[in-house]
Amino acid sequence: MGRKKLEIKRIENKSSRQVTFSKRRNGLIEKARQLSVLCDASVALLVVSASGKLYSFSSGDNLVKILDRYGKQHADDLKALDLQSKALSYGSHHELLELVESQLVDSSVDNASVDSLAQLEDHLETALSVTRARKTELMLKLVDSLKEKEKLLKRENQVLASQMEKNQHVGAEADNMEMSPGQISDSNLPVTLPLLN
Amino acid sequence: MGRKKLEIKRIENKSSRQVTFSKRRNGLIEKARQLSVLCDASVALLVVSASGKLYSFSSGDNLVKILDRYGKQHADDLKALDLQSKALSYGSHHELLELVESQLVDSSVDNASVDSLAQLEDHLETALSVTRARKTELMLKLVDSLKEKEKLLKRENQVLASQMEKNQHVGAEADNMEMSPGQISDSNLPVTLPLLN
DNA sequence: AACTATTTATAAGA
DNA sequence: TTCTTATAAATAGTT
Repeated sequence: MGRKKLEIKRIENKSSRQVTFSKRRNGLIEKARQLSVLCDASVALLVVSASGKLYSFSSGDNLVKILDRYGKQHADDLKALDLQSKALSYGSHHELLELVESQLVDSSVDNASVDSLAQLEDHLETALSVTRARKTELMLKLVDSLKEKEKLLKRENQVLASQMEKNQHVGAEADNMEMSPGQISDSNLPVTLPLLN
Repeated sequence: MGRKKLEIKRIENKSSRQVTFSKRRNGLIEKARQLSVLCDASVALLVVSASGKLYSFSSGDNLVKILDRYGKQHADDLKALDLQSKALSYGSHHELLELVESQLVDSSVDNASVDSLAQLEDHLETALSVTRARKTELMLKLVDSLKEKEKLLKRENQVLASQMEKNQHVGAEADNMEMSPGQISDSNLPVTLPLLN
């Protein structure tokens, strides 16, 4: 949309690249603003020039909130993925770790290119994320099972206590009547109790 | 750039707002792509529609990695926060997160140098590590306390069971002898038991 | 999803 | 940089 049609590839001339950057950056930010206003959308835009200067726009001055949503969606995706491959995930996790390990060996054997190191970095980060997610998942499960145990034990206590009270009222004259704790359990406790051992 | 000049304010008609969103969003993303190619710049763009769908563009990997880290850090923080209600203090960790958040906002408001972005990256990584460590610490504490509870409850159960057995042996003829569960606890159970309620 | 009349963005020049 | 202007591109309303 200028005097000539411009091919979309890196502008080699430094000063015209700088001029174009300045113009298009402003245009892009204005477009981002318009979109957010017209369509009631949240928009976050970050532009870093080749020289390292950062320019940005965010609707409603709440970039942090947009990032929050971004992060949450990402987290949800990971959770969904994790659940979806529940049965397979141990395998794929293991495979991922093996892949990373073999890449690690490779990268220390020969001179690794920047690209292959970047790829390794990605795989390492994936492995790290998956491992962390699994750790958290297992700990949460452990916590849940412990809470469940606690609930069952409390119930068992209540049953025992009320049973004692009842016995006290009845007044068991049978001094000779033997009964093991196991038998007590059999007749008076919830069926869930065996799970506690 | 259409049949009529459009005022930049929220489009009230829902369906034309949706259509405009779709068109302009694509346009914006294409412009972002062009800027990054033409001028060798890093560009990250996040658009969240009013209905919550997320669209994004990013050149290269660096910005996205920063955003990813931010998102993951925040997710971990939320989980840790959830555990906080069951556990203890948070002090300096919270301050670190606030520092990072304010730096993040600053860096998107005005022009940030590469150096200051590198500093922000360091702080983000520190916050991430500290958050993860705290999460794990809190979960392990929670697991320990639950196991402790379990132990105490099992002991209480044993005491109750043996008490019942004893009653059975003694053969309490005193039908009129009243004793509440509370009194039973007072005389027979460990002093730690009140913690269980 | 296409079309097209217009508006808008911007490349080149100053 | 900033302004100007010819022209390319985007897009609002329509079909």
